[in-house]
Amino acid sequence: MATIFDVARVAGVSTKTVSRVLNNEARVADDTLARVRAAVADLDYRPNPNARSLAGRRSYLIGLFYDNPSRNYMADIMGGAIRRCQEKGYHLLTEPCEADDPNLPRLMVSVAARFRLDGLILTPPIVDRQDVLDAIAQANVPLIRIAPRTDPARTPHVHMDDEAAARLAAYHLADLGHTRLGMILGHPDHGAAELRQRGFMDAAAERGLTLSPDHIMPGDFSFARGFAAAEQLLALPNRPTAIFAGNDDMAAATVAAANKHGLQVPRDLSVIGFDDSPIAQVIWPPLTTIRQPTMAMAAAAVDLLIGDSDPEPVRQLGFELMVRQSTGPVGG
Amino acid sequence: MATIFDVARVAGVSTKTVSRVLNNEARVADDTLARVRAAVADLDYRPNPNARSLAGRRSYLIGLFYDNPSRNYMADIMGGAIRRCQEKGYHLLTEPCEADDPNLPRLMVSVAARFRLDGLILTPPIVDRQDVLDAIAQANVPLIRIAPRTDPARTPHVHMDDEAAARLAAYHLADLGHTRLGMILGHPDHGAAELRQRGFMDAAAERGLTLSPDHIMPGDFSFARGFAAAEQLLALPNRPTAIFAGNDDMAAATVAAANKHGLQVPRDLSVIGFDDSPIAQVIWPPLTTIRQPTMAMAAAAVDLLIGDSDPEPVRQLGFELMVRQSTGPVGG
DNA sequence: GTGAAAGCGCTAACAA
DNA sequence: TTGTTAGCGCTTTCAC
Repeated sequence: MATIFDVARVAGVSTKTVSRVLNNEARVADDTLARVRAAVADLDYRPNPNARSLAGRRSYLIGLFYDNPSRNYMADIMGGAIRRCQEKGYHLLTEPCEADDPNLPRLMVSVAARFRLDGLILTPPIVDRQDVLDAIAQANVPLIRIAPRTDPARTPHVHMDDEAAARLAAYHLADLGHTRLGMILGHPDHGAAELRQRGFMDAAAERGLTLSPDHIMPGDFSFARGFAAAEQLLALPNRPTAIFAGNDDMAAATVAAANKHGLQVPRDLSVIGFDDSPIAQVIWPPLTTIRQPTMAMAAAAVDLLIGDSDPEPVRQLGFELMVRQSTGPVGG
Repeated sequence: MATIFDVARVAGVSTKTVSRVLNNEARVADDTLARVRAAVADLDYRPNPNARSLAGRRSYLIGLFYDNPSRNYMADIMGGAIRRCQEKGYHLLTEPCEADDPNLPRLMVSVAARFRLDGLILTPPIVDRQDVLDAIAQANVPLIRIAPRTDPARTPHVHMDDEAAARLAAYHLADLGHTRLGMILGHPDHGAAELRQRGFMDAAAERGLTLSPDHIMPGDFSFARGFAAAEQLLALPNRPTAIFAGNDDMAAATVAAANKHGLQVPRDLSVIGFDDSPIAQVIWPPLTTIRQPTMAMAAAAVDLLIGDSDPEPVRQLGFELMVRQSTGPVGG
């Protein structure tokens, strides 16, 4: 393995100059630059990341702390972050943790200090823990939050407009002629759940549609709760002709419940989900749903941390209505 | 942040002695050991991993190279590996890559050398690339393969007995009284696909059941192919009363196809899958399937790499038949 | 059983 | 614009 000394020797310069080139510092003569670059290519030299972070103040390492709420969500987050890191010459350190561990602030600061992490990315739900935020701020570690629900101004963050997305769901259903709308809510502890409810109901009201209280069922984002809620909804004498579920798992559960009760989707019931998780396309009929840009959010978080992009401290990403076959005109 | 010097000073020993304690080397006097341990605890000292791997020959870092074939599978692999690493004081470096990148051998060796990785874990399909294996062997980097299908004796590895698992599926169906069995095969490039087919057919034959050729459909592990295959199977005049799909995605597709054609599962058709992926439990009825211990396999791979366990170079993990509601006695 | 000193490969501060 | 000299915090010789 070639070292920086080898490169310096071949290029006929000092190691510091090589270092300058490596780190894109200004003030390097063009021909020096070229010679160093050539030597690097020649020797297939790659800096040793350990030496780099030991000597310097950066590590090219980003820490992702999470308390795995949903498998698919985390897979998307990690996938998006890892790929972007790779593109930028960074690496991702993934640290599972316990959302209610009282020791979490100390743990995170300690890991950040020892590895000289260039920054931290947090996802829900720990993204909203005040003691964690305090500790990170005090330790002066750069932090990007993904989808924070409290105190958003406190740190740079990445999010999407859940409320506007839910509005879109309501418009879609209204456009199809549905008037008896039902909804299965998300987990009450999850800020997005409330936003989705508000957006959906407001937009429905705009179109002159009000949801009767017994058409609004509590839920918790799980298939099981969604299934039970859907069964109740479908047993109602004036059952809704269209149901908006707070996420795809519950939407899938609604489709399953409809099947079980001999109702055909979308002829007898339209169902719309939220997330565009993999399940949306591995059931029949495939779900109409809102595509949440989870991978893109993680990638944007990396960008913000690296500071390689525009310096906006807040990034709002777009969503998309994926119209598939679980929704259709009222009455088939 | 405390350094090794601080610990040495507090314990009244040299840094080398602290280092000995940290690395569990033999020949440290009991009271010295105790004093050092006390100092470490006192100062809440944690060795700097960068300094450690720069100076020493280990990094406490394990590399996982993968070409994300299936989201759920990789999430399980990563989850299992990360958790076990964390327990053992290691960290996991996750490196997505391209399975057909001709440069892969060089890339992997380079990353391993620069990070001084303590070892590599490979998953299908790159686990079977000969040039990759050659390069890793030549670079003398410890390697554990997960579910290799070619040349298993070549390296230590972790796997499960796909064939025996598939036999179990056949016995289950036979025990329920089914005689007209169908099967949807996995991807032909995937070694496990063949093993599952062989196990299923052999076990069926044992019970005096032979699958008619038109009841064996090719597939590729995808929902879409599975759906098409199931539709063909169900359109047959003497359609099977039970179908074994090569994985859960295709089993879910089979249930969906049955629904679409007005057949009720399991009354009119029993379906059994393979993997016990999350989808198995978010459809209706939930799938009877073989639980594949993916997380445990990844954890075992870490164990083998760290050498912290029994020194067997091959580890075979158990599977489990998860009987749920997609299978039932023939004729309902 | 323990310690002194010399690096690991790089960047930081300061000089030139 | 470039080079010199110290470290970063640890493990490794090789003595004792």
